[in-house]
Amino acid sequence: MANVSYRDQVLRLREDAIVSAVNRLLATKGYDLMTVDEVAAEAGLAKASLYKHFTSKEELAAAAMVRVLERATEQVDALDAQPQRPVIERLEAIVRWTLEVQLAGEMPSLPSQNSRLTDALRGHAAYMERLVVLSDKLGDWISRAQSESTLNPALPPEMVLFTLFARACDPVLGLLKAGGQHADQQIIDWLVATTFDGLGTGARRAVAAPKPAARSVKAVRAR
Amino acid sequence: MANVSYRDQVLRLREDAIVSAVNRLLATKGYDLMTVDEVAAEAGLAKASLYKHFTSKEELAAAAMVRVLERATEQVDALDAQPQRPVIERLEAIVRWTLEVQLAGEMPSLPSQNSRLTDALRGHAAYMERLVVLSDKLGDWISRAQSESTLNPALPPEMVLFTLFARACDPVLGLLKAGGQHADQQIIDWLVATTFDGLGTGARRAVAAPKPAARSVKAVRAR
DNA sequence: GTCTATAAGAGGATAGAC
DNA sequence: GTCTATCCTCTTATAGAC
Repeated sequence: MANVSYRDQVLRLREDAIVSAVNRLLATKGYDLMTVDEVAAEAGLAKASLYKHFTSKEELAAAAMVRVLERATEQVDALDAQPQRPVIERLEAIVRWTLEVQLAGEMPSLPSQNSRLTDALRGHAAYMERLVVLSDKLGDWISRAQSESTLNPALPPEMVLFTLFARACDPVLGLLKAGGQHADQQIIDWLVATTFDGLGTGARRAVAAPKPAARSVKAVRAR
Repeated sequence: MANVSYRDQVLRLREDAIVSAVNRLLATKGYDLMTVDEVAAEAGLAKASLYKHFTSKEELAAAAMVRVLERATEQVDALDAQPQRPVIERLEAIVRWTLEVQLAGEMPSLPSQNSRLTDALRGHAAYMERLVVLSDKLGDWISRAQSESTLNPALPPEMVLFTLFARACDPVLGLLKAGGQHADQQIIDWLVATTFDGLGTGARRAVAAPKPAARSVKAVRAR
């Protein structure tokens, strides 16, 4: 039995190295420019061996996304262990975490346009399950923040959710970092601030404010 | 002479059809998934003929970006013809315009990751010139809005500029539209509102507010 | 300048030995 | 499960006739 466990452990390590390589390549080059040859080279094994672990390039991408979704969920759970902390601060902390991951070059981002990949992911059970779990947890925070009006209650909750996901790969961070004029932490502070407060100063407030949008964020499943 | 002018006109029409095809394909599939074969098919000419007009796939992308930059600049100039209108409203109107273009499936977006393409564009004189012209005009609005505090003066102006560019291809619009739950105009209103006012309600205000950042937006040239 | 045909090469995936 | 070698399709770009 110890033998089996050992083999399993080696297997885990191998696959973890592969997923790490995919993660880094997705973060830097993106899905379309990432080649399976590169993944194999970086993970230190032959391409044919890699295909014994993951049956396609899409599977590789899905594995990397599953891992980052799990890590995000861990972060959410850790923040939920501090129930005295205001919900809006937890949302802020999650955005901050995603930006730090992105700044470290470890946020895998998928092209929202590649329909082949999108379809594959929609049919990927493990990926979809993690996505729903995380979305539900964040959706809970969002509706609580909206009911106490620390988040704008006029926005549909799924829009807030989409925006949080989108900011995790916002190109603004990369552009500011490439400018080389500002400290990393300063950049993150600004991005968090604009996510929740916008570019303006509040002088504009009282724009369109339609019905309170009571629907749950679980509508994501329908997509 | 009339003959030459006619030939020129035919040429212009041909190339305009090509650029329109590129524009639409960049908006839907993105650069990496767009193939030159598709462009040729959609524009209604043979691929080899297309290469007589544009010498590479990168040139095609640059041409589409040049056109959208010129159109954006036209919008800015049109808004500048109404000097009584507050600067912040003009910025809002430009964001609204970019979202409408995106909603119509006509906003060409380039992957911010493809370094080959990025390098080609940086070395593309016509593209860079248009980018600088538009950036300067927007930069003017931005600093004016900041000095009258309708835009947050604590943000570096180039961050505001980057954010405007980024929102023009924000995936949130596509996600909301795919949901099918909201009217197009409603979606745009929400996106404009969150761009300038954020997701929050202002209860968070008074975050980090460092030095006023007096540098001009012209620093973009340095990239 | 337009076409058909093709070169040249990248990249996803597999065969088959060990 | 790991490797080397190979298949095969797709894609950018060009040759060369008209």
